[in-house]
Amino acid sequence: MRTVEKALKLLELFDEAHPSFGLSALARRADIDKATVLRMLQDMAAAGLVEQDPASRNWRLGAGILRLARLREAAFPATGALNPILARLAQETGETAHASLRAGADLGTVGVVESTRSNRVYIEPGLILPLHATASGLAYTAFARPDVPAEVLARPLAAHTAATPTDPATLAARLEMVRASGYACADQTYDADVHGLAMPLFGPDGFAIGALAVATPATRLTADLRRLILSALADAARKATLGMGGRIPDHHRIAA
Amino acid sequence: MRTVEKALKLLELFDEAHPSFGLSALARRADIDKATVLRMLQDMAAAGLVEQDPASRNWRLGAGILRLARLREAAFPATGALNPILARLAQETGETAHASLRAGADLGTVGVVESTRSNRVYIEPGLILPLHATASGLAYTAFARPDVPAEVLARPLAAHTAATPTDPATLAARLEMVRASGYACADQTYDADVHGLAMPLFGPDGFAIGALAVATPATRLTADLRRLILSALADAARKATLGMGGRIPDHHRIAA
DNA sequence: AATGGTCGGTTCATTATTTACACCAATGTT
DNA sequence: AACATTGGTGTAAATAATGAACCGACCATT
Repeated sequence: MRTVEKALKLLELFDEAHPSFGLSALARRADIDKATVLRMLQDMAAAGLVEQDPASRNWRLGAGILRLARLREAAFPATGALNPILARLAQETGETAHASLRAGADLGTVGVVESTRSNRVYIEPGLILPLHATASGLAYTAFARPDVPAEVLARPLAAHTAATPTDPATLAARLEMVRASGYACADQTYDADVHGLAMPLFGPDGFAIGALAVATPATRLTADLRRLILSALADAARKATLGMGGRIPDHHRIAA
Repeated sequence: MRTVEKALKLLELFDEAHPSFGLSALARRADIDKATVLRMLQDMAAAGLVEQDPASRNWRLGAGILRLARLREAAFPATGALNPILARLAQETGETAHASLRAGADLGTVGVVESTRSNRVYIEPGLILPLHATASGLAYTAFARPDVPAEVLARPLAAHTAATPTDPATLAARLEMVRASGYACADQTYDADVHGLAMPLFGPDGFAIGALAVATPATRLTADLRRLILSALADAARKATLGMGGRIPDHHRIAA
């Protein structure tokens, strides 16, 4: 595998539960020799992507990322416009709302506003959403450039729960349903007990660049709540697309 | 040079004036063969650090950065606490306030609140501040772990203006002054016409991890304004350090 | 204290990856 | 229509990545 790719894959090992690693632990987890991992970390540290806590000698994500994020936002504002929309969406539906954008092979979560109810879906910051196993992933894939669904259907489709579509034909059929209805739903295909409803976010060229979604505890989703969510989601997705400078394709219709 | 390091150096070529590049342009600017640059970009795109605009085929910073930034903030909150402090600092002084954290070899700007006056200092998002040529850099370096000033003094010191200290002995003397006074000032050492006043931000171990600064047009800085800024800065820097979970060393005193 | 385990980090010969040159088709420009 | 530049590809040559062994430091047990 390409060295740069391998090095950057190390970044994916960091999540909320594992915000920092010792050298050996990281090497073990990545299944790469620790001498190699050390050199990669040092190179990434030189760019500010990671940094080493001087006391514990542990490695964590670096401040250079914040700098890059500011630059990206300045050039291509997204999260700034997204947050108030998410807040309103969460408030209107009473459920957890989140937004994600295509980043690398999958969708990366760029914004979350949680439901205020005590039984609510928690989405950890920066969670990676697989394209085939989440409502957001389906909504994005269905309306992305045509090469995206083609590539996704050719992937090995990992089963995250018993309901995850792992057969390309099944997945293709679901994508077709999403295209017909204008929204995606995923009933416990990624997390057990979580039901997701999602709609695509469009870029300037009229193809999807991400998705807006509402996640509910699976047992709570009544037909009424579903209607409420879909209506709020349609409005929010439209605003979000326009707020980011995207264009909704002329033929795009939502048939709830 | 290490491949990973070289690839990540490409990221530093992006700034507000150049938010996206064509392949050839980027290769030219980085002075690397374009075949090599292409592979690097593809690897970084797989991690979401960059992405290619499908229409123009230009490359820009990717959405994966936003995801990583969220993770970093969740694990190590910094900018969240910084922004209100910067806003107040800018309001109290009437000048542009900015915060930066060590990222790679230098300081990366992680927050800016501009002055509201018509003649004001503009700091572009994500600007990189050289350690030897800015008030923030001096404030950070003077109070960082001892190996930092040692390394900085051994660097080649680029002259950004006529006033930039390029001689290690001069720089060492200035650092000593900063240590004695508790703050750093830099009169047009980076940008002509800009005067910076800065104080260190401390990490949990009592060593500096970044800096808080106020930048004024050089002609406007009267003795009175200087006093006002230093007093507001001292308060803001203390709050910012504590807000980020840092510890101010017991012996730290500000002698304005 | 002595033991054994793990840690972060270094070294160096072997190997596999990266590199740069030439080349291609497509798209503007003059 | 000729020309230059673009993004991208394939190749042999050269360079940089690799991983096993090793080091001293640290930490529990024994």
